Amino acid sequence: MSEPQVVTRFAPSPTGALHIGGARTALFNWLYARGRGGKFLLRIEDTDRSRSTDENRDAILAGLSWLGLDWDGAPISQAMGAARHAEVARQMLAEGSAYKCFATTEEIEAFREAAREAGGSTHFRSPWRDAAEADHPDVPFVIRLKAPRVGATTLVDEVQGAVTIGNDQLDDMVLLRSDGTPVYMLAVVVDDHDMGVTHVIRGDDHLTNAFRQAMIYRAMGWDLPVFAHVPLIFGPDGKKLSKRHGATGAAEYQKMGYPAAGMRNYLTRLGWSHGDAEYFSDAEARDWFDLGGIGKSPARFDIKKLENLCRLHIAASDDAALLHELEAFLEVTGAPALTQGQRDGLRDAMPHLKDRAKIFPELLEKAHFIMASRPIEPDEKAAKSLDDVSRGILAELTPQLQNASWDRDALEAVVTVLAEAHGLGLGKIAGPLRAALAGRTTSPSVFDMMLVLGRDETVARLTDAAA
RNA sequence: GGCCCGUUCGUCUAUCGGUUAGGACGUCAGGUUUUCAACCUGAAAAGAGGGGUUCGACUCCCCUACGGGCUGCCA
Repeated sequence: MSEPQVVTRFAPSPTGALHIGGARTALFNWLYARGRGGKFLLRIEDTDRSRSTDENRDAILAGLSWLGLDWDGAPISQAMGAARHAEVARQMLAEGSAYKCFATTEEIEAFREAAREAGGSTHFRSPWRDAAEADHPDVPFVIRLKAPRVGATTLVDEVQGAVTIGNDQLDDMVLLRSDGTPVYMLAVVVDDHDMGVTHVIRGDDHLTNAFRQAMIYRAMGWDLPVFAHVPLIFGPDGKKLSKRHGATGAAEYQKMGYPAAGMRNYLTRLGWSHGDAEYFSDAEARDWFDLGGIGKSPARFDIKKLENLCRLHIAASDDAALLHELEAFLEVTGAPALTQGQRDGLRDAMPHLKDRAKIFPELLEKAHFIMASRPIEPDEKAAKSLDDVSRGILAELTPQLQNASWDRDALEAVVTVLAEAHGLGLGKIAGPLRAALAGRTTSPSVFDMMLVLGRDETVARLTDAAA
């Protein structure tokens, strides 16, 4: 008998873009399921019609796709399940675990007001909890859960451990509104159950909600899923991550040019650990990820560490895959598409470009010698190394390169010999060479550029610069 | 207010009663170098505070402080 299949889910509400915290929650669920041959489902919690938009929904899906988090099946719309949610509420009503409450919002407000002043619990105690059906008035009503009022409830959370609260902390929450629509707390439970979700991994802002939800599971006789409430991500100042910390949306990082693999690695490691492992592959992450490795305290978002991981991942990426991701980056930023010549050049130069960039714009900066075409316009800094003396040396070097064998050793020999003849270090000649070839002070090694550019283009650029 | 959760270098973290409290990012100092980098070597840097329990606590318990969450006919 094998273990039952693991089913996790990510359930964002489409009231905004995919937040970095949400992205990590999705990642944890994805990692957990994928590492165990399970399923990772997506459910859009769009029951708040006034704040939910299709644009947000699409943006969230796009963000997940960017991060490489693929989900099984079609995304489920929570709003579409309203009838089923109501059905469950009615079943609870029939079975006596819920009741009709005819209290008006004014009455409830007044109750809370009084409770606050008295310093007691503000949980509404409905007078209708045990009312006989014969006494029910013919007015709109909500369906409330009949919560236990004595005793205590303990929930075992995979991250937080065993958590116990007194049942007097639980109130007779509304299940179905007076207009017949289900409330979030009901919808989540019904959907998770119907979708066969075995592990609920989500933000710890839902920890106390889990107790409310557990009441519904129990009333329906359903098995509780495994809960894992993950601490939220904070900004560098230790406050909840928000707009004033800068970018908070996953898509914003994509637009800034962070590679998805680096982001995945960073987000996985943020709040979760596997011994001293810091830098790891997706396969390792899937193998290692477990609920026990999740930390109990909120982690702060550290852009420097993200960048470091991104640099390592770019350097380790397969050239073709990297070029592919670079093109996708160009597309989301609205940059013009690559010409065939540029694509070929980038492909050839990729080994020399990728080991020095944290984000794509940096890689592109180093790739300027490919992106630009003759005549190469040196920028201000590069122009400084193209003085008359330098031009003279370049003019002298050009015919020698023209006749050199076109491999790294030969090229290096030619330049070194010339440098020595002028009593200069290689560095003194590399400056002007770089300026002539790339028009920038930042680029790959001059020899690597020559090899990628080829003899004709190299000679042409040097001739341009020497003129 | 009530209830719940959390607190190890600046940051992410290891440690699951006995360690000179380890690693990584960042920082600083040297080295190397055809630019920017990268790379190499080294350094500074931590158990919130107070009580217990124990031969021995970062680790277990209690209190305090601080941070966070929940307390809706929002999700």
